[in-house]
Amino acid sequence: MADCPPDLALESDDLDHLLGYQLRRLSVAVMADLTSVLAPIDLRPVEAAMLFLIGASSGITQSDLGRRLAIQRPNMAPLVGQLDRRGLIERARIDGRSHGLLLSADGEALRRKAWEIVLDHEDRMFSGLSVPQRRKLGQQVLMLRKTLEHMERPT
Amino acid sequence: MADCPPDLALESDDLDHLLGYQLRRLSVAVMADLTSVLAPIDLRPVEAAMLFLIGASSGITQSDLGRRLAIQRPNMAPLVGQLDRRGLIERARIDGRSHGLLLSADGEALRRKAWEIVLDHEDRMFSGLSVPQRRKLGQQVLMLRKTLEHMERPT
DNA sequence: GAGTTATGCTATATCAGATAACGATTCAAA
DNA sequence: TTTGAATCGTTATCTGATATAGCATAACTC
Repeated sequence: MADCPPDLALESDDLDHLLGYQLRRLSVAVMADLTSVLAPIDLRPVEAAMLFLIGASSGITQSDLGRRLAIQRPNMAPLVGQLDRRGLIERARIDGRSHGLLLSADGEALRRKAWEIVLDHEDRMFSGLSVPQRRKLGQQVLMLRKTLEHMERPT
Repeated sequence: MADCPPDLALESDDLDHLLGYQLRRLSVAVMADLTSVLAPIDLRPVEAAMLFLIGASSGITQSDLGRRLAIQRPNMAPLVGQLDRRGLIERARIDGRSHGLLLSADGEALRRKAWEIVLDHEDRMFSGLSVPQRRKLGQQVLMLRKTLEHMERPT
């Protein structure tokens, strides 16, 4: 790694020192927990994220929502359709081709429940860190992600 | 992404404050990059990880390898089979039911190439952080992951 | 020796994500 | 104002990672 002797690069192949790998394993574990704590209110993490964003940006377009969540249009259709069928959101016509998404009363109620659950979940997940440590970690991760996502593919 | 409207790129919402979500997005971006830089030597991240571990633990059992990588037995079969068919590894009979995995000469050579690529990749991915910051981040992530994985299923 | 457990494996299911293409609509430039 | 490009929502389909069930063999435990 960064701190190992440069000429001995080939012996230190311990996955524990590969930050990218550890990051992935951690995120998988966190997602698994989130999935299970959201299951009781019958929401998957994606759906919860959608409720959060729609709640924060009422009237957001389906495509914009997809862009924010890095979900492609074709994959959005069934997701939005599902929330709609459950009566959690409503679609308000904007123009001939798009409509804005709004939370219904039920949707808003569920959004709040989900938000509580997620906050509690986060608290458990990162209880190994102090609050300042969490904030710093969050900043670093956000910064790294934005840098990376901006470097690569122009969607 | 790079060329999307700035208001969309710079806006921040609650999702930005959810560490778990950010972690996942970052890990997705990192994996995408890793996948693309490993493609030229015709390796997927999993396969590279397998070469690394086999290289570091010659003779490791297929099941043990799976456990280290959190890959289940049924999913290991095609993975190992593929590496074997490419002549990158050899299977040495241990007892009637299991055999140890070893790198062939080709496998060892490819392992080294892959390792160089991965080191370079990591360096690019986390160039936004100083070396001490990376080390600290690595420690925290490793600690969080081990705690989490130990809480849930005791494999 | 009998019962339990482990290994490697096949076949199959599930689920996220990606791609291609279409009709309808809007926008923009000639 | 017309026409070509771009956008929206959508269907259908493909991929690839991961999960489940079950099997034959072999190894441990008592």
